[in-house]
Amino acid sequence: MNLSETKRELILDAALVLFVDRGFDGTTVPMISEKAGVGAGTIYRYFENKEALVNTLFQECVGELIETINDGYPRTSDDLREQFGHIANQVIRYAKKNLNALLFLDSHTNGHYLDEASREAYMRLRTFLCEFIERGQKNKVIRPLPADALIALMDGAFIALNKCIKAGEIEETPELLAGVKEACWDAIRIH
Amino acid sequence: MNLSETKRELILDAALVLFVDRGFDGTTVPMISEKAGVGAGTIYRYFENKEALVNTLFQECVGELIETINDGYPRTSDDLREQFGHIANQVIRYAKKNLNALLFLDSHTNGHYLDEASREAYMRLRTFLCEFIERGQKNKVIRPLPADALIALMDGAFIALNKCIKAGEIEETPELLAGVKEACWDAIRIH
Amino acid sequence: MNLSETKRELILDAALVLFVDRGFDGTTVPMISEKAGVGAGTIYRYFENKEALVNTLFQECVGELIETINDGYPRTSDDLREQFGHIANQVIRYAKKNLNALLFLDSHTNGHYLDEASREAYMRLRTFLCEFIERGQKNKVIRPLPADALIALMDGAFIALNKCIKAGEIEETPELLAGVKEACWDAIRIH
Amino acid sequence: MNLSETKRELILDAALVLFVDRGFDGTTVPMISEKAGVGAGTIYRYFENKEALVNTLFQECVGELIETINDGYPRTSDDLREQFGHIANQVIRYAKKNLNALLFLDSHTNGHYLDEASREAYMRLRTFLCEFIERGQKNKVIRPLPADALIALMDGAFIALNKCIKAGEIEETPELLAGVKEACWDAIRIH
DNA sequence: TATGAATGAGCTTTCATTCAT
DNA sequence: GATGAATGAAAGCTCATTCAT
Repeated sequence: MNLSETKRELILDAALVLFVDRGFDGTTVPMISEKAGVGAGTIYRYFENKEALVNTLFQECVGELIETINDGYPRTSDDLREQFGHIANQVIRYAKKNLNALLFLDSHTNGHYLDEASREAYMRLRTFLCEFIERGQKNKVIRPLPADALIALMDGAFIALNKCIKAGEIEETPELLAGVKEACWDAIRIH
Repeated sequence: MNLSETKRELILDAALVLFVDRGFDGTTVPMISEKAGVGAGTIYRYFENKEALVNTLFQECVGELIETINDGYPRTSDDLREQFGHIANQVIRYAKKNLNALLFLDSHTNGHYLDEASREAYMRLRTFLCEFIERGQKNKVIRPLPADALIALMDGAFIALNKCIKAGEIEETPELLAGVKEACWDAIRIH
Repeated sequence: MNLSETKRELILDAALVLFVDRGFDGTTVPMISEKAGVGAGTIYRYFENKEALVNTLFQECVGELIETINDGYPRTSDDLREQFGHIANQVIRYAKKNLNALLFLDSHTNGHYLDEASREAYMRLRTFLCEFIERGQKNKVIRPLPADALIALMDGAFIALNKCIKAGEIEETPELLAGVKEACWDAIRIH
Repeated sequence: MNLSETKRELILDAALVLFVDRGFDGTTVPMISEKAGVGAGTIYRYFENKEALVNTLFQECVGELIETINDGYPRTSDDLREQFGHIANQVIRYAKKNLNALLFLDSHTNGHYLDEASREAYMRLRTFLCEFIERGQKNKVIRPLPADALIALMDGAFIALNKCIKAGEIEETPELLAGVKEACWDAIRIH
């Protein structure tokens, strides 16, 4: 890893935290440069402008999340419960590694500054999850509700859980994670 | 109907839509004044500044939601299922009347521009829901998970559902609403 | 005196006080209307705009001061000491009646908002005083210094004296006034 | 010479001239930036806001005037005439170097925008002059009039004299300066 | 006649972006 | 490559002025 790769990372990391805390429009370039410990002008050596920065960040976060979920995904299995478990485990793993990335994705999916590539990247993630939902619905395992609603339901639970963990309000234990996973599964499956 | 009351409403309505679409920092005062069909200066006759506007909006939305939920709430009942049903029905009713208000609340609860009064108003809503959750947990009816996570789970489902309805992707039917309600209940209750 | 004459006076009186305290540019029309106890729009029934108001005020103040000084002025006398005494007495009388008017004149003579008529009115006052000075210089009674400097010298003394009296720092007594008059006279005369 | 020091000076110099000509409230930031030959935003790199600019300017001008007067002041002398002569000479020297600074101080001492530090700085100057006056009054050399009035008297003379010189109406000669000094002295001393 | 709600031009200020160093 | 001083477009906001009542 060379030095400027490091600088690029510093900028992305600083931006991520600030975007989560204050949103894209509430974050100024000087804020990012200060938190990153680089000059304001340096940001423009790595990103064309502020919008390019947020889009790069978004696409990298989505890409990494998709990769994480895909990693070891039991594609051939027809046990939806098992597939669900894998997805949940990997999302938890992703959050553990970079919680802010998950929060960033959650809160920036509708940003007016997202470009086509970002929207497409996000679509790939969404499509993946929708396909899972629809397969389950075809198999009469998952409720016949809008996929968006079911995804949001799971999403909301994981995000909130992780916020609690981040805020130190609750302790992360295997039982807790298992409980949330079960709650989500109970929410979307047919009883 | 008082005319200036109307103008105040025009501003609040325009701001609500824009805040939902673009966030507080991404919305400019000229945008609001144009959408409201009033002069930019007029906004400052009704609100001290942009922050006061967003806080007024937030507090009014929270207040109305709390009022809606409280309206006819079966307080004395010890049937948690019935109480849950009431809350869900009233949130759905609120969303039907003013979906943007619900989306606005959902996306602005952590804004760096919210003042003490707004945070307190939101706390009242949250406390109400937490008490419901905790009562259920004491009675071994609701899962022993962090209340925040369970609330977010329900929240996420309703918000996403309503977004789908708004976008015209799905049709709002009694069956659909019943399904989401059941999904939420299944997510939080002990099986 | 009819009612609207009264309103016009209320506006001029309020403006006078505010212009003295905060200057022309530091005084807003709403400030004037509030202090005058009239609606903001009413001001525009009596004065074309804010500049017309300050110019009217200026011209009326200058006019009244000139009138006061001229009243009983020993024009034919060749006793400069007596003429000086008369001028000083009348300025004191004017200040006693309307101190703010004197302070207003003193602090607004170079305003960028003064129109031709105001400048001319002020010129008449200045010319009058200059002629007095020059007559005294011709008679070798008054020092051969620039008239402006001598006038400013007297001016400064009277203004400051009156500010002290206004602020309640000192008491206005015949001895005090006599003292200031004498000091001024000693400043400008040849010893 | 430090370049940014230069830019700061450019801004202060431009502001000084405009404040003298049009007052604080009559001077806009774009006016200052244009006269200074810098961008409007640049002003805010050196001064927190317009008020901070005028206060910095005020305090620097007062400080320099106090320093000038103190420079070589015959503190131990009990010859009041000599001390007066020194003060007068130094004020003349100060005015010669930067007439606008003197005019600025004269016209901005009561500004509603002055902060505590500015008022204190001005108080130091005023206290110094008052002490001189009071010493003279104790020694029965200076008239028993309010110090403010006597100071204003001298002030007015010097300011007006310098305005005349600036306007080119009169020529600055040793005789002229000596005359004004003598006039002032005659005004405040007991005969 | 008197009003004050409404306006928009223009103010103060911020901040994404550039560029000389 | 890296910087941060400098910029000016555009933000938030004020206020002289108008006009329907």
